Amino acid sequence: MAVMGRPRTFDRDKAVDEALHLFWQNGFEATSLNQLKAAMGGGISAPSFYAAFGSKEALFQECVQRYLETYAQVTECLWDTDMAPREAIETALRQSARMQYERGHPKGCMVGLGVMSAPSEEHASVSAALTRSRSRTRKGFIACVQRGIDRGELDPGIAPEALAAVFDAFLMGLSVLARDRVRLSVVEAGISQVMLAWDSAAPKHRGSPYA
Amino acid sequence: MAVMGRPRTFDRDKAVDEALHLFWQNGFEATSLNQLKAAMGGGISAPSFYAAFGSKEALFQECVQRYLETYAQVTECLWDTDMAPREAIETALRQSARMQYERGHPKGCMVGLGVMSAPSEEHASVSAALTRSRSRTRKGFIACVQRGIDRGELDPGIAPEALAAVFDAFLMGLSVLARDRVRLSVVEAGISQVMLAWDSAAPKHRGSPYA
DNA sequence: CTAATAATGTACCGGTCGATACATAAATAT
DNA sequence: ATATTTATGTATCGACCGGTACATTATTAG
Repeated sequence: MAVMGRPRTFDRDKAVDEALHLFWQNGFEATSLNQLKAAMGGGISAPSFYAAFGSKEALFQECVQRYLETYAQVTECLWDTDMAPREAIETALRQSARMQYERGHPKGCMVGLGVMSAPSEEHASVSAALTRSRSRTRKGFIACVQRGIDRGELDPGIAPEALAAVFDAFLMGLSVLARDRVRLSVVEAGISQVMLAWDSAAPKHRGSPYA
Repeated sequence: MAVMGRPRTFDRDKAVDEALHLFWQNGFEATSLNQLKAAMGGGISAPSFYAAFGSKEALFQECVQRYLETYAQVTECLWDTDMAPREAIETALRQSARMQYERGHPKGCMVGLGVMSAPSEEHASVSAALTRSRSRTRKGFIACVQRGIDRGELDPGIAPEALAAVFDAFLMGLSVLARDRVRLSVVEAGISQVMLAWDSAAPKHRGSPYA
């Protein structure tokens, strides 16, 4: 049943998507109210905007939330313990790369690119959710490496955060490559190459004379 | 001999450095004239600013130029053909990582973080120099991998851009890790790990029974 | 019907943005 | 000493920033 009051003349859900695209493309500060209003259902007024979203920052948080629930799910496999850890990492990288290059939305990853959305410490609240997401993905890489060690696929002598940092930094860097129009095929071939860092961290052969 | 006219009351050279720090920290758009003016020699007026630098964008370009001539030199070893290509890449990564974590200036790499300084295609001129620098470093990585192949250190079957993309994306991602306060020691251990991707791309053993 | 609720359109708020006009002050050139 | 050159201080420009006041319109609740 519909609620009381005059009905909205634009699709709020679609409006959030359009706002998400603008924030994704330009960042929080560089996206203006006028841009946001103009992009929503062919243009809405300021009061309509504030009635629907409260404030620019509240809308941004809503967009981040939506991003995390949709596009950012590509890296959720890092937490899937049913998947072999090496496969989880490679899958996360490949799915993220494909997502970042998809047509129909800005290139790159909003979570990674958002590192510049909170310049000073004061405005840290703006991008706190993005920072938290990066931290979580970072822990996901570490957990996969730890699982690899526990399963005997990786040398127990390596530091989990070190190998995880390879995939973490590589993934964060993909956004820059995507924005710079490095071809997806190159990035995908790069993923195959970076996975060799995992393979090189395998334990020494049993009975190796120098182990 | 000094030039004619009333002398400047602030050190223009130091002012560029202070502006560089602000742009590095906040990006082009998020750095305001008031911030820049306030940071220069204890505060200067708007006319003094424009007399000295012309415009905000002109100052930004000057800051980028200075960054490229100083901090960004850490990756110049990629073009040093007297250095073994693997060593050149590892040196570039280690020097850049140390630079990005140095105290006394913002964390991360201005060239990498600047990818968000030009949201739309219209303002591309603002960050064109940064984009060109990334493109140049990218070519440097490719050139090193190509040299590795030519020297027989790498399997000639690999695509140079693919392995180069590993180091390229890794380097670009370091800025995010630095901003996220991932410890330098972790990043440095990560560099050792990512270099294993190079080692894994070595040619098959001569006379290998399965080659 | 009337009351209550909620979104809309018009017009506008104070603040900050980057940038400038204009007169004045401090140096050099002759 | 005077002219020239350049930077300074004060005061301000129009444009845009995020955000609102207020009356109006469209819907539901009773």
